[in-house]
Amino acid sequence: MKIDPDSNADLSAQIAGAIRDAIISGDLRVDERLPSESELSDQFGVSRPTVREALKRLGAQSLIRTQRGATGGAFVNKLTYPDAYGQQITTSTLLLSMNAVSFQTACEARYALERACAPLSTKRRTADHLATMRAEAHRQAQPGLSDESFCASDVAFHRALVDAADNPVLSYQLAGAVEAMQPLMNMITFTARSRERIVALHTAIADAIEAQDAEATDRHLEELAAYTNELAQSVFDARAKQSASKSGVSS
Amino acid sequence: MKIDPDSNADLSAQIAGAIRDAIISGDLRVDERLPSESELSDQFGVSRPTVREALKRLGAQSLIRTQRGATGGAFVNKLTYPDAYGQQITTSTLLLSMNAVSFQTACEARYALERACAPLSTKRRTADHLATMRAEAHRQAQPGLSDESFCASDVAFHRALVDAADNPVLSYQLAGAVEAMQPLMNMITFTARSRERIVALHTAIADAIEAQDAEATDRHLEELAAYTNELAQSVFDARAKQSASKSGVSS
DNA sequence: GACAATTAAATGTCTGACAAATGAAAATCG
DNA sequence: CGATTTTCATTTGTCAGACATTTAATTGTC
Repeated sequence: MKIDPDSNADLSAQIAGAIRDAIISGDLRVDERLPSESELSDQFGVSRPTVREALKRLGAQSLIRTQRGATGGAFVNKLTYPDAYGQQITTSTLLLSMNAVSFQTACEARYALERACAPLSTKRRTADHLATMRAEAHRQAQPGLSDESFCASDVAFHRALVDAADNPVLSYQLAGAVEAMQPLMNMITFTARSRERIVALHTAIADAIEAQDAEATDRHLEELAAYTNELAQSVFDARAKQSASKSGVSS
Repeated sequence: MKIDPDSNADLSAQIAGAIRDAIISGDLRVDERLPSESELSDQFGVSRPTVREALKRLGAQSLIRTQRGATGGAFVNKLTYPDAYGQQITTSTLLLSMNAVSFQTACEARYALERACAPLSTKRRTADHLATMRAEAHRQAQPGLSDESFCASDVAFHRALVDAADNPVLSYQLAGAVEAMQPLMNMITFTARSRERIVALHTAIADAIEAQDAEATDRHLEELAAYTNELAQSVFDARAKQSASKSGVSS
């Protein structure tokens, strides 16, 4: 681990990079304790605050965890699925909100990914996953349900569908699609959508998965994607109309 | 933005969380300048080193960038696709290496995702993407190619396939699958694989995509997945045999 | 008006210190 | 001797103040 004081990068960034590389390469193993902050500052030839800044960077990426006390210190953290989900969702949310992604592009990506899951889900779905999907579809049919709750239930339905594939790596990869894109899409379409239509499609999907009919599952997911795009289009059309009439009045 | 000094969490973590929330919620917009470190330390009632640790956490997630000098400071960073790719790849690599994911699980996830892309790629592929795939397949057929270069070319081939879908969100989502899983899988299978067989499959895939034959593309990708699994199985069998014969000698 | 020197503001880094947590060792008591 | 309590050393968390470095705006000069 060598540090170049003349480099353009911050010392703390260089130190964080060196430790990160050691973790990724396996030189530092899970649950292994790093040297104390004082020792690290000696090793790298920098002050303790600088080392601390480097450690905070790594902590923010869930690469290490710290513990106070006599036997405390910084330990290489095992990156758990929930940790990875969280990062995935945060990154996806920010990426979409900061990059002016068209609705169509996001929707296409989201359903392409979910349809990749579906064949596995139809094959492996358990009673548990089916029960969750049924329960959420049922909840969505309740008349008094708030828009927020409907959206949350929508997410839960799709998460159950994805988890039914019984592949944690796939569930992780789809976390961004389901938990970041779906809410964003809901925010756009919720004014125009017909809950009955969505519940009917969700029920049809659950039926197809229960019957282990991959072809029908795919068809209904495609319908749901098409309906979502249709909704977005009508919302955008309505907005365009409104702004046109506004400018007409003002002129 | 309020901070609770009695909370269990570090002050720097609380401050980082408060600023992160402000960014995600849109209270702080892209390229907006945060108050200076001194002002932040006054606002939150903590010292400057503590504020700095919080800012380093955010910097590690590419949420802010800092600039020195008179008009410098911390700015809300626009999360670019390359940034997001990088995080995705790092997280995926660590998740796989730390969680004892079976080869089968990883391979299944990876090909499910790529096959989700393929129909879009067959529809939208440009001459550019086709040329890249052809060039990489050609490179892979060179006799003197090192294993590292073959692996890198393999990744480049699949990245071109994914990018041909012309959906940046999908490309981002698949970055982990292509750039993290593919190299890991290569590390396991490279001793046993037949380069000819892989080049033939890559060529068949490129042909199918050029012909815009989605069905054939999917079939060849499935073959590639099956062959990869087969290779891994043979490697694992050989390892098991070797360790069995070893223990037989020693007994 | 163009160019050079100065200045102010901000981050980057260091030193030294104290507080708080925590496990281990030592001391004490039954 | 065994169990409990106390002490203590170690480590992270936080603070204060200072100086170095970078950078752009300002000022001064020709």
